[in-house]
Amino acid sequence: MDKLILIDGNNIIYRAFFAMPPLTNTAGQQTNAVYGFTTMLLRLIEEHKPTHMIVAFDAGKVTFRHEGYEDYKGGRQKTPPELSEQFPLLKDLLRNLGVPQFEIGNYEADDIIGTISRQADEAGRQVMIVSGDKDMLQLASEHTTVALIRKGVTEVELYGPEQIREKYDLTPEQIIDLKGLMGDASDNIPGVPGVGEKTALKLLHQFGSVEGVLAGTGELKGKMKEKLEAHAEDAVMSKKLATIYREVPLEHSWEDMIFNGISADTAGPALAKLEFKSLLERLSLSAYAPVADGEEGAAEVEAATLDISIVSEDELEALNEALPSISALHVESNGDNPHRAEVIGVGLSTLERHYYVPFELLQKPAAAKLRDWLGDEKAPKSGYDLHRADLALHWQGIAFAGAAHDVQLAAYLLDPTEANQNLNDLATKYGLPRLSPDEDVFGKGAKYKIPELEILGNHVARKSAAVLGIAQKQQQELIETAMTGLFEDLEMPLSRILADMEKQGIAVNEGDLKELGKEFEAQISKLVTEIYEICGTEFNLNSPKQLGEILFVKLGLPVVKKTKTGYSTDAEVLEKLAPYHDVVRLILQYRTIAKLQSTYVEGLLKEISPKTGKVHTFYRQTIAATGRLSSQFPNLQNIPIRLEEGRKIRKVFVPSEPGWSILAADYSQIELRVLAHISGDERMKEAFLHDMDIHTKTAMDVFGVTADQVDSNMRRAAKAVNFGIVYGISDYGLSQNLNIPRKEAAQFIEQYFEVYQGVRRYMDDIVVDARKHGYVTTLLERRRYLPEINAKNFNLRSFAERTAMNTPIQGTAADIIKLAMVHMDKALFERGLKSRMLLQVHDELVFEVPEDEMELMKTLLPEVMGGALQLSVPLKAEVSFGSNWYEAK
DNA sequence: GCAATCACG
DNA sequence: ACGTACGTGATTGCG
Repeated sequence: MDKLILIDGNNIIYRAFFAMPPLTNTAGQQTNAVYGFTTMLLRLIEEHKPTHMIVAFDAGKVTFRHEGYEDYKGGRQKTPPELSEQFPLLKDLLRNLGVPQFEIGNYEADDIIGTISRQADEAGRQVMIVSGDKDMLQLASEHTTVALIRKGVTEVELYGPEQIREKYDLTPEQIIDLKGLMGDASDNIPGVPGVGEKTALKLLHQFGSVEGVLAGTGELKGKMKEKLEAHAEDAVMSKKLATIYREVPLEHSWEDMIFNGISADTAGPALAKLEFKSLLERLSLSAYAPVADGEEGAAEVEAATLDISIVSEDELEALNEALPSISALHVESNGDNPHRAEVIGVGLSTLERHYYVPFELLQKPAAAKLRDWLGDEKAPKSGYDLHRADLALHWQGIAFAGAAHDVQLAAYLLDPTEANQNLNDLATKYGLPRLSPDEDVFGKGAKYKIPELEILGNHVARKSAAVLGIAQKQQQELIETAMTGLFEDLEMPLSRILADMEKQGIAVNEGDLKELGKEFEAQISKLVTEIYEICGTEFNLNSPKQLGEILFVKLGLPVVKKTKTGYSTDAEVLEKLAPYHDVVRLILQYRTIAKLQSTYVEGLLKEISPKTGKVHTFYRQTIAATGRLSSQFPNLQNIPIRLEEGRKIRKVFVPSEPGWSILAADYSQIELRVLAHISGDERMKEAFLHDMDIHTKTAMDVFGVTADQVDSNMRRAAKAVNFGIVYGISDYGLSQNLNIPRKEAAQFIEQYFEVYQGVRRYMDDIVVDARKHGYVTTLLERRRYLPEINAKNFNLRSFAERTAMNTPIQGTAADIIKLAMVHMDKALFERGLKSRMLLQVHDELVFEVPEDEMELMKTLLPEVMGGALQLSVPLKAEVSFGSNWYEAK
């Protein structure tokens, strides 16, 4: 008996591409989609032994369907180049496997399949159609079975008219009506808005077809009736779009579809060329295998056998049983701001099996055990960016605890300059099976789109699988680099504390902030009017280009500095120009107020959560190369303080409960104290042991005067030198900062080093050290690599040298405040205090404190901060408090 | 998406 | 002779 298999080529290769990790052959050509397609094909041949077979492909870009509806398939992402490149490989391989391929101008693969299946039907031949597209179900008939692929590409579900009736209680023809009503986002078929599968099925069971439904709207009521009547045309058009065309002018005959089995002498070399060793073995063609290269083959096998299940509600019980052995997870969420993220789903991995749980399922009552496990701190979990996962889940009402190993955080410690490697980067780095890039699966930017469940689930489950392997390798590396303690006892505990602080948020008085905005607005409009009047023209004050034109061309002011693109108009330049023209002062004022308005009033207002009335920043623990935190959405580490106008912004940061106060404590001169400790400079240590004003002391030592002889200018200069020292000093930098000649700056530095010889020795030694090892470390063994320390290019090398001097100082200070945060969190917990840590600003911690804890906190906080780490000089933290952040100064 | 500017430590 | 201070993030304009 003849048996024909019709394969939807485009659909299958597309799914294979996303279901498979991105295998490449030794030539660097990606082959994963071809591999996936071929495994499926071989399985079909083995199981169904077809006598005839074709693979149908879409031809060209425009199909006749576009003529009726130009948005058809408009929502679809562009095919990634890694996939398009594999089409020729597949076509070539199919030829060598002896599988006929059809491609007909202006028709899609499903039209070809529809036409052949109609002809075969009429001739009474047995047909099987293979696709991942449910639309194909409309072609099922007495002789025609539709095999829908699921779970990657190797498993299929067979549908005849009987099975369709069981599942949907519809005939194959009614599948078209179903899609006409519900639409299909991936093909941009609109359907009727608000009608999904359930509603569509109900309507069809009642009325039989789209036409029947539209004629029968009289029997319906409410919203449903309105929607159907309003979108009647859409429904009719959608049905038309969903109908597979079965009258393609085919010139092929039955004989053109004959499949005679795979012939070794063409298939062998073709498979060998693609380096599909496991497939050669399967076909007993190993003789054709290329010279062995163990790794590639191993990766291929591993990738092919990854055991992934996309969990449905009735499979939750099995998952619950596996929970104790699950050690890795990946929470897939969207967007940059985790406080606003939507959770898409969760991948879960044991060593052997991998699961994907869609978020909708996770929310159902049936998933209670899984949610308990997620929130169980005794269930240790590895993951990527667990801090983000924690927040995203939190705002959906799901608790997260038990973070044991965050691979993103570990990767940051292992190399903080290798900015935020994603899971695919890390998998590649450790020689693990690679993942599809997120961009390929989701699209990027405005094109972000969640793919269908099969693709999504495979991708996310592969991520949790990758976490397992990565965590293992990292643990070894952390031991080798002596950072296990830093990781387990500092950074991992801190990530949970940060999440707590962010969830808590800080209250902002919205009314006061808006008031402040009005004041700024009035000042701005006054300044703008004056500036335009003086300049005699209106222009965009915010455009440095237009401003430069006015200042340097129209008003003829001297050009002080240039940027890459034109005149520089920054504050430093404007200060120098101020004596020449009155308008410059006004422009400086405008800049100040406009900055406050746009960034701090408007910017902050946008970030107030409607849910909590607070702002919830997001601290990033894996950004700064020195070990510092950074803060985003909004950045609460750069709220103005230096100028009084801006400092007022701090008044709107208030306690979130009545009767509470803001308590803040900041380290006094932490970086110079750290420098005194690590350099061991006796004179500098002396200054801190006696708790002297370090800048005055420096002025005394450098200028050789007594304390009462130090004037404000001398202190200012000394302060600048101290800053310069911390930054990795250069005479040029200091000369710029103090606005003095370079020679003079060089003299200052020389005098400084004469007195602080221990500091000079440290600066020299640390650079030598960096050259020798290629990295520098902090007191807690945090590491930063400086590959450019040996560069021939003077600039690059100098930069690396300054970094070598600065990073141990800035980084140790970061270590210390992080330690203080962990200790403080513990102290609050153990004493059962209600006070809450809210913010960290590099050397400052901000709390909100109830009245009855104030006295205690005022001593506890500086004690804990001062005692965070034992140095050869005391660490000092100064507290202050008030009814808002401004008052706590 | 980058450059310029400016807020913080 | 070389040409810059160390570490961040947000806003705006512009090609």
